[in-house]
Amino acid sequence: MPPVTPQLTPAFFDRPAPEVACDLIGVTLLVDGVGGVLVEVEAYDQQDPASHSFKGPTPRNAAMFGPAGHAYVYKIYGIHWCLNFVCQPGSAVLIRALEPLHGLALMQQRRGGMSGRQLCSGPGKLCQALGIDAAQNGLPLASPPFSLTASAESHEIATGPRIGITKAVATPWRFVRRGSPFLSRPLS
DNA sequence: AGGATGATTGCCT
DNA sequence: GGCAATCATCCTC
Repeated sequence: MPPVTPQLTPAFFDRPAPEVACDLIGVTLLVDGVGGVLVEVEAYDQQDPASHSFKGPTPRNAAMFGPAGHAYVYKIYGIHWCLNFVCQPGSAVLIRALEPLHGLALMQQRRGGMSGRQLCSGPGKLCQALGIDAAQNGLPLASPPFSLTASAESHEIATGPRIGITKAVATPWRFVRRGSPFLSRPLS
């Protein structure tokens, strides 16, 4: 019998980032067993002025030009880590929020005692809760510590403008699970 | 070599 | 709602 929740393969990610982003909603992400169901992601590609890859490869964004299905992790504002899944060359999906389901106690501890929707409702919070930092940059998503499994359940997906950018602000490449209380912000 | 900036968060008013 | 924190990265001189 095939597994009910198949592990995502590199081929899943070797597609345009917006397609991958849409299909990632509802996927379960675990890092060393800690995580939950993705409810908010954003797509970025090389033709996109808001993307780190827009001006071509640099030391920081090197992973975005590496193989699909690997992690791109960077630090923002000198404080917070952000996790991306690399798709076709120069493109990636930013993981912005998930519904915490596994390893709640450890997430709460890492998040300074916060709980519930405060655990993973934003890219920086999510990385803190899941223990993501530079050590995961460039690692393949198909092997430990990562686990990515598709869900059999369907749900309604909504799109809107991306958060926190100053260029290409109208591009509707934010994908969320409609009605989820675990989003970083309501859909505007 | 120097300066502006950022795919954020949390605290303060 | 407004803004400081905090520093690696990248662009410009």
